[in-house]
Amino acid sequence: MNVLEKIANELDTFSKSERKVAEVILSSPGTVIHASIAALAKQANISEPTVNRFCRRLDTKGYPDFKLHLAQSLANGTPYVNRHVDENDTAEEYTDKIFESTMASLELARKSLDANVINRAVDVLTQANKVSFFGLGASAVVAHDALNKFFRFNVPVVYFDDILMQRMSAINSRQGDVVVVISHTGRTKSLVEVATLAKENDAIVIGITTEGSPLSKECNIVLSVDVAEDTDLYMPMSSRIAQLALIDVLATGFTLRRGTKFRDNLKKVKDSLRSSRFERKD
Amino acid sequence: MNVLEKIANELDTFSKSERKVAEVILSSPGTVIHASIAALAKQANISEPTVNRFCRRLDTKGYPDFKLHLAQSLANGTPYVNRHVDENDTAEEYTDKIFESTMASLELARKSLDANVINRAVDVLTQANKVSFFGLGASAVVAHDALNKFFRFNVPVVYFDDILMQRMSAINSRQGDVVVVISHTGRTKSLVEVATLAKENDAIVIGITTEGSPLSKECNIVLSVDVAEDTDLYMPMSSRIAQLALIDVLATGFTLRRGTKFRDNLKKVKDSLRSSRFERKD
DNA sequence: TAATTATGAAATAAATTTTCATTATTCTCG
DNA sequence: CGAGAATAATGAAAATTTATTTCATAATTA
Repeated sequence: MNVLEKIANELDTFSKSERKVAEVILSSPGTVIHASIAALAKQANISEPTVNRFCRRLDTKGYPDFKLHLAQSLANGTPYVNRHVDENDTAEEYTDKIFESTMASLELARKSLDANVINRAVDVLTQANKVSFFGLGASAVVAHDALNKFFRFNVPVVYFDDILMQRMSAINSRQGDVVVVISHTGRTKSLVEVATLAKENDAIVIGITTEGSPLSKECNIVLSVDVAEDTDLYMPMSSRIAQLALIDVLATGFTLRRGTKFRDNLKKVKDSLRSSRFERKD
Repeated sequence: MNVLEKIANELDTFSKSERKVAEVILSSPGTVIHASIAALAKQANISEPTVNRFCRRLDTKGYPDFKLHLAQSLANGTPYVNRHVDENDTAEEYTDKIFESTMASLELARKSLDANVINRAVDVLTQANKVSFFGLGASAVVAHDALNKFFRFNVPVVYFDDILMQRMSAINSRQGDVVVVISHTGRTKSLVEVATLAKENDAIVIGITTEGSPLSKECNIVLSVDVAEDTDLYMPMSSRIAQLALIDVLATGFTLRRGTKFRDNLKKVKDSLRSSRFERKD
């Protein structure tokens, strides 16, 4: 955890003087990283040793080390603050803003992912008899991409972006099947129903959605991808990119789990595409 | 710019001794942030004042300040280092690596994009009678996503991921039509042919591909997205995410060009989806 | 009221920066 | 081309700044 968050969290376990330091730090961390221990002590109206003790309490080696950690916390928090696209932006400006907020979303999404859950999802996927990916709208794109990835693994895999096909497929699922339902909001009625149907038919349901959404409640495993959707001009942007990165993670976990021999197989699939391409001349 | 990059950039403007320091820092920045100036000087076999001068040369106040900057560079994800997924990585490790290299690719892609070309592409798109998106494999996903975005704009737009349909559609195109052909390598034969056909039938062809590829030579406008595809375990990963971000950029440019009234329209599309959703309770 | 804990003044220790003399490098002109 | 002046680079040691420890006192709790 980052030091700033830690300070905020443990605020009530501090002593009176320590809390004074904490407050000064929280109110302007950017200043603190350039201040000496004496300066900070003075600003908080307490003595230098108290600041030092405060630093150690936070599992840092001392004041300089604490400043290092603080600097890193700041670096993680500040880089890409919300940069909204503006009416009068030039192409260069809005391009930069979109790329930056996409990167910021990925950063956020990464933090929100739980490695244990990913592990379980990979477990389940590697053992599946059949894998289905369902999504609608922007999430259909993600499901489509997942199909592209997993089809190379030589596992029975299907993808539907049509409500009726999804329903039929869900109803026909059985024990050993895995159904991955993708929906950023987790509120799309028909997808929630599909998840329920699949679960009722003994499939394992993995949801790529927001924690606590109606969809998440129907899933056996919930991969929650948090992103701030504020760049969106009424269109899903960041969320689907974070979801795609998650698909990459699952696919990677899958191949790692399957071992080396399996990866030779992937190479074969790739080589088989060669004849449809123009040769590279370099 | 971050200090690490700066050191790497200015490596040849340094004096002999300064370069020694630089090399030590670049080889293990993580250690340096915990070392004293004396320790670093010793490791680089130079004197302490030299380290100090080195720090000031990089526009920092002195050694402690330099360490702060260095710590922040490191916190930002060490973009320049390639973090390959390893056989024995834990879920947490490969997740981090994938997200990080995805972000690094986006950074790279952004730098490779030319705002003028984007502007021209947006121009052409806003004036199109009909827009078609073609891609195969991983790029089909990108085309699919583009369809999702552009369909909201109330412009005739189609998407095909089937070779025959693409050919037929290309042959039927006419002046005023825009065909967007997506292929990371730009070497997929059938797509190059589709681009040629479309151009022969007076459509404007926009290529989202690599500069200098066979496909790029058939296009009127080339949006080149450079990414280092080295994370890929025989699967396209970063490239398609960069392409998707580019689609976001084009879609954003499109809406900005169309003005405010047009955006009200987008809101309507979004509202029309509401009834298919579970209401949010908060 | 005793025991415990928190705090700060002063002393000590550590680290950084400055000063200045020495050494290396570059440039100039015979 | 090379001697020597000018300039730049470097490090030893001193000075300064900064951080830490020690220990006595004050506040809090039992």
